[in-house]
Amino acid sequence: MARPREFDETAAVERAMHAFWDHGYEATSTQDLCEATGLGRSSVYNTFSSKRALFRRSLAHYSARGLAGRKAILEGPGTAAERIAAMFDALVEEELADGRRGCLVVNTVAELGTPDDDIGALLRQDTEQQLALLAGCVREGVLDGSVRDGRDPADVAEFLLSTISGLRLMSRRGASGEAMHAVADLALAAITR
Amino acid sequence: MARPREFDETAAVERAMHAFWDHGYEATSTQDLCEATGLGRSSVYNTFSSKRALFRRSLAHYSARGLAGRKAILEGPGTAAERIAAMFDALVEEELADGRRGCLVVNTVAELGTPDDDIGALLRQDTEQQLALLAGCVREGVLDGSVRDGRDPADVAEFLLSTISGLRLMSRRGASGEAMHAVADLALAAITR
DNA sequence: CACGTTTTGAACTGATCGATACACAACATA
DNA sequence: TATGTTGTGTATCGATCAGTTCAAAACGTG
Repeated sequence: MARPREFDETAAVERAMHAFWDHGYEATSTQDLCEATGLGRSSVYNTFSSKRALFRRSLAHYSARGLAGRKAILEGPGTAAERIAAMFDALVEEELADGRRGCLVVNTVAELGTPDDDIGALLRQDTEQQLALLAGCVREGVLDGSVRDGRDPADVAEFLLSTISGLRLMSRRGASGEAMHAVADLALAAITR
Repeated sequence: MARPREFDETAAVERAMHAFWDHGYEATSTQDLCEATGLGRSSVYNTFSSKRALFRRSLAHYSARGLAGRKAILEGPGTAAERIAAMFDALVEEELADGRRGCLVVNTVAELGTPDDDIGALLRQDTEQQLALLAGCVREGVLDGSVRDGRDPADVAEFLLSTISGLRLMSRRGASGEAMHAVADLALAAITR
């Protein structure tokens, strides 16, 4: 019983996410967010309360999106090692295609650390979910024989996530696709037999 | 034949560097820099011209400092593998002792990308020097038998630098010392025989 | 001691920051 | 069609941003 929205809220979050992703949290002004989303200031504040709250929504959207994509690969067909290799390939190809933006979570951790608020909680949660996903795949790899045994799967997962972060940073600093593939290949060789 | 400075320029750069290191480029205001250095606005602008120029000085100072420390370890005694292990150990201990600030270069790449100016040039230069240092050590390791042969030393150097960046991010997001040591150990095992 | 040069402190610049106020427009319901 | 509720556009808020101005202070040199 009131005036309806003229815009799609999820689409607005998606556009805001890209603005934050490209320029970082601090360097993205509320004016930038208005232009990116196509909304007026009133609509932005009426819908999302504050810049930080919109960032929180953007981060949550990014996290869910990324986890779903990674889960689709890591729980797909093939041996665990093949799936991990496919994950690395997808990461490199995505970076080369999308303009070397890196990872919003990685960029945010580097810029803000892990603040003691809802943003920090979101960053920690994303990390834990990524680690759980990777550790599960590693355990499957030990069972199917494609991943070397003898290490704690949680440690191997940390190693893989560290490599993923390293690759995102390599991309952001402009490293070549060959160099990134070489790094991924070395990391893969380290955990397979 | 004029009034002398009341402060040490290098010490001011060092304090400014810590301010940028802790809070990032955008989130560090000129007021913050005045308070961190203990200088007035006039002195800051008279000496360093602009916030960005002071950041450039801070980054150059950090880069030189870091490269010298790493060079001391990687060109020290022991086999190449032992020196690389010592480098990882030093990194982890430094992070645990210094409050998980990560690496200023890594943080800057994540926040600003690699801009097409003197800051970007500094970031690229630091990366190239780190890679050259690591690649040299890897080549020595192949000769002394402590590092596995069969890979391009430049690729192995990229892998090591990627791991270093990954560890810096792990630290910044609050990972445990054990997890960081486990990642370093896995990376080391990947390149040694 | 007086002069020339530089540093320093404080006040201040226009611009932009994140956020708000408020009138009006647009709809669902009665 | 009248009413109540919510969305939107414009103007604006005080605060803070990076950076400047300028006069007084502090020295080395003559």
